[in-house]
Amino acid sequence: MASKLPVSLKDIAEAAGVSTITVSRALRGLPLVKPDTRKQITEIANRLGYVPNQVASSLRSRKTGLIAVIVPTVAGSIFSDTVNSISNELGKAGYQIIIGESSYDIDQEQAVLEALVQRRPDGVIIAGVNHTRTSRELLALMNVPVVEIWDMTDDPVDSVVGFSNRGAAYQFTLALIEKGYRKFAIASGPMEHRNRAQQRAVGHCEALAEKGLSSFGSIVIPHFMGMLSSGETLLKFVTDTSDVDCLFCTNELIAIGATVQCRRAGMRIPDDIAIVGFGNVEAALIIDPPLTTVTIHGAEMGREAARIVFECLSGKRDGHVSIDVGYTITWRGTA
Amino acid sequence: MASKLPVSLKDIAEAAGVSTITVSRALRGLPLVKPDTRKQITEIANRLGYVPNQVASSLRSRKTGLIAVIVPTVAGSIFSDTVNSISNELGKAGYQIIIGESSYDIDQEQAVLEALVQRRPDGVIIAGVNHTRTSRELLALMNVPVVEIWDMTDDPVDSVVGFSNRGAAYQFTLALIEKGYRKFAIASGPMEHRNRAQQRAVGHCEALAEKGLSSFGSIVIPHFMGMLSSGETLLKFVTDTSDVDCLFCTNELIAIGATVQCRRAGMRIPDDIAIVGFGNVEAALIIDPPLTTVTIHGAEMGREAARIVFECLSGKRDGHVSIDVGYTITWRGTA
DNA sequence: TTGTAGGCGTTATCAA
DNA sequence: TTGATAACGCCTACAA
Repeated sequence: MASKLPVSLKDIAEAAGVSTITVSRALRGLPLVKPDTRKQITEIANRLGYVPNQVASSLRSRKTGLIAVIVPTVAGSIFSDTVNSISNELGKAGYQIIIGESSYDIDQEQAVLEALVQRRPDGVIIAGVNHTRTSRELLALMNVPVVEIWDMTDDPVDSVVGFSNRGAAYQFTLALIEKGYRKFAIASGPMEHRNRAQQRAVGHCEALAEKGLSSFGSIVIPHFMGMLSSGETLLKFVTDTSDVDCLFCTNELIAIGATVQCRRAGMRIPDDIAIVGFGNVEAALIIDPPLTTVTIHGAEMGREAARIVFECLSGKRDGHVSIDVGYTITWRGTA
Repeated sequence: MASKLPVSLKDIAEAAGVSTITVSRALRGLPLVKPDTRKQITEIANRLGYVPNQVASSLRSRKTGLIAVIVPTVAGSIFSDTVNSISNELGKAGYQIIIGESSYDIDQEQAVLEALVQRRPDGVIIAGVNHTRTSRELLALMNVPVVEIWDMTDDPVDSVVGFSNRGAAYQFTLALIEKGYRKFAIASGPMEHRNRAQQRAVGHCEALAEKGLSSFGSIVIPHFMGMLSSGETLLKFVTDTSDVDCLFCTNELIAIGATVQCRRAGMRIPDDIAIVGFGNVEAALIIDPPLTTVTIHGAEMGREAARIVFECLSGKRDGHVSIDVGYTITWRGTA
């Protein structure tokens, strides 16, 4: 608070000739204040330009009105639906979110979490179910509602709202095989211990194996590479890998990039090569042909997670909720 | 703080046999603590799982480490570069941002500001230069660095980092006329008193007038309409408006939508109609043809604004800075 | 319906 | 180099 707003409850109390607690009650709309008193107090508060100090309030009441939200990245459109719906949903209830970025790394996630915890959020919503031991301990120690999102697990910290990344990739791959594709290559973001990219790759491979197929190739695209440059890389990859008939991308951005670059290189999609994504972002609709993909219900996950946090905080619920929001295979033009 | 983390400075002080203030100093890395003492304290703090309470610290020190950022919307890609670069830049210095959405409305902006001020941010970065009287008063009252971004003004609240929306539209229009276009129609977001859409429209019309041209039509697209649906509306608009050779869009999303839908309807771009945008977002690069537009330096504005806030807070500077980051006309395929 | 007393956990200030 | 004291602004608990 470099911001020294000069008017406090005490000033209003003095001006109104009542005690600070009466002012506090009046301004918070508690029912035990005489209407006249309240009216007078409200007037004085407005006249003096009073702005409540939520920092002091938070310290005393042990309620910050802050919900920590941790996602891999806020750049790009992947998690923005989720974050927006959390923000909108919790905003209605008077909560504010503070965002941390894990940069797809559980140690970074831990560092971000440690920083956010210092602000004593009333709840935590965190993408992913794989965390460091310290992170899990910290989450438990905080004693606030925690909701993990964007994946499922049998061993949640508290509540979880997600979908099976592995299952989605598995079913999607089966559906693609059903459609006639046989020669798959996979393009993925970096895979680490049980992260979502890995789970998707696993599901994809399981489906291939089940149908007696094997992969024609695989390539990893680093995080934070732009759509177009990953597309160039993938164009080269599919050109160099003979005979692929379907490029299975475990994330939407690289699928879009690949589609754009392959088309610009003169390939016919899906005839020369099919390309599929995973996630469904708005940009998938503006390319030609529009992208066949798995729609992930990011906004819904955010909304449900926010609802759970809110209901736990208002005592309507006890945590330990698991919700599988599923996924939807969305056929468009690229496969 | 539903989050009752059980260990406080006092607990550590007792375990270490020193006073709380010594613990405080040790943990903050202040230079007046004996290395031995510090080492012992650090050890105990780790062992007990101490997490500093920034709420208490903020109350006492009058520093929250929070910077309020207010933008029209965080959905969509328009302001995300700006917000990200603010966040990254301030993050380096240990600040955290809290975001508010004005929804393109100065009364809503005021409401959001009033809510954010209660958290006593150490600084404010706010998109736009047109605010309610109350908002301006509040910003002044807070006595923290304030940076307005995304536009220029002669009468900033404190500092301003932006560019001339009017000037950009004016120059861009002149350049388009130079290129041979004569029959312009304009598509814009809602225009209100001196907002950016209006300034852009004004600049566009000034250029037309200067060259003795007049507009062939205009249409307003409401906020928050998706790219594709605004594109449909615009396709109908240009089909119904005879003879237009260039659709001047004052925002990028509607330009992209229009390009996609016109092309899907079989129009040749730019031969049948040229379409230009304003802003330059990543999606402008993946459509065909890629969009000719004005590149706005959103990340740079964010970076500079963050730098100013930081420098003011560290006493290196006094506020009252004006920076014009300019804009760049980016020729691609649609005009 | 209103008030008194005290404390939330930390840090500024002054003293030793 | 360390400590005692008080205060930041508000709200909980209890009392009247």
